[in-house]
Amino acid sequence: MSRRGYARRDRILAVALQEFAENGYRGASLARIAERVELSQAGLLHHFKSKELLLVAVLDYRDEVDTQRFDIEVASGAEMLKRMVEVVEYNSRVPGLVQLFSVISGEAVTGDHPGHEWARERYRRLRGWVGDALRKGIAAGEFRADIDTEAHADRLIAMMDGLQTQWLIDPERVDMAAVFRGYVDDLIAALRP
Amino acid sequence: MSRRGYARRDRILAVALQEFAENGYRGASLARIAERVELSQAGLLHHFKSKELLLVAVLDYRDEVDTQRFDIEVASGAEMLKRMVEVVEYNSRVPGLVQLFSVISGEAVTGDHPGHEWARERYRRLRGWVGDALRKGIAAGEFRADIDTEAHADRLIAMMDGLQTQWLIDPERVDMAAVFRGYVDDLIAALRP
DNA sequence: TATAACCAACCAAATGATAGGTATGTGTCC
DNA sequence: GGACACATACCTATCATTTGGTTGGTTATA
Repeated sequence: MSRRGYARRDRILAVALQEFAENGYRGASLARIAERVELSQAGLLHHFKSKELLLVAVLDYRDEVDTQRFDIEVASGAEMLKRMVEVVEYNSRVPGLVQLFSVISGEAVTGDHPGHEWARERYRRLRGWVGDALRKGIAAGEFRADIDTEAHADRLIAMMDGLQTQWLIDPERVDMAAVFRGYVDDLIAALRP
Repeated sequence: MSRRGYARRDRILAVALQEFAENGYRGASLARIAERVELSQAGLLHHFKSKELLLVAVLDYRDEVDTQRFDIEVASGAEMLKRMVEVVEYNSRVPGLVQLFSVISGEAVTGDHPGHEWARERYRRLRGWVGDALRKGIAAGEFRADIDTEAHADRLIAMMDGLQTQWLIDPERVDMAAVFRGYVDDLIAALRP
């Protein structure tokens, strides 16, 4: 792949991200993406062989960036929780990105959706990370030993996602970051030994 | 409208519900719905003038049924919370219905989606109900008076929605009902005066 | 007699994808 | 450096299919 090719791919990914976020997988159109990249639709398909592959490429790309930003290797359980709050606060400043995951996750509950498997693996990974951090917190004596770490991991992720949906649909009425922060604060207090 | 007409409309609503749940608004096709109702596509559009109107009709219809089942007029705050747990338990037995709301809510974060306004109003209504019940609980002395009822309402709804998404995407790994029950149990304990 | 309940035929627009072409580099051997 | 080979990066044109929606009619029902 040439230097120019890489640049194009990046540009395509950026535009496709917006398009998928705004219209979902089904609602997005290759022609419109191509137009915004100043490329013919066939030219676009030269870089990504199909719409499905393009979506997966976008998701993987975003996942990678976010994973780096999230910086999974945290020292302790409480630190992870605070990191999650920071993520939500950051997200409340970039609606576009949040929308991508919300829209695709919503669509992907359908079995035959190209993002289905991706979403499943992503949730498993997230639950793993959060659960591990909580267990680390127990080991460090930060948290009580009798808590259900897996259930708490499920809840933290569900809370993030659920608040995102409400916030995207009605931004003026829902202060996603503040409400999530409240949840985490209460949780930290409740988990203290 | 004739007797036969009413029956048809009901049948259309039922089939359209499944189709929208399985494919979302954008993914659903009037032709396929019509086929399953054993009707021509033009015949279908005789009953509902457009796809958009059909979606709204389905949503309103389901909303009405669910609202009756949910039985909003509860006596107290704790009772409402327990009622919510029952709803989640019921939902975990009817994936199709849950999927409708998840898929449409996901799609509806997009501003121009025909379900956008519907989703916004629905969330406002839900938040109102749950918030009212919590305030009723305070008035009755069930709950502490210093709690943030609106934030708790947001969280309860977010938790329901978020768990639903995870459960729909990975049913074997997520016990939606149990995890939600755990949340509510902890909450009731935390809210006690 | 009027209205509701259909249907066949049709429409323009958009969809993702393919075929087959032409430039434009890019690397390799002399 | 120059010549050749080859892959990359596109393009136009075309494809079959599907989309939601309309028109104009016929049949049944109230």
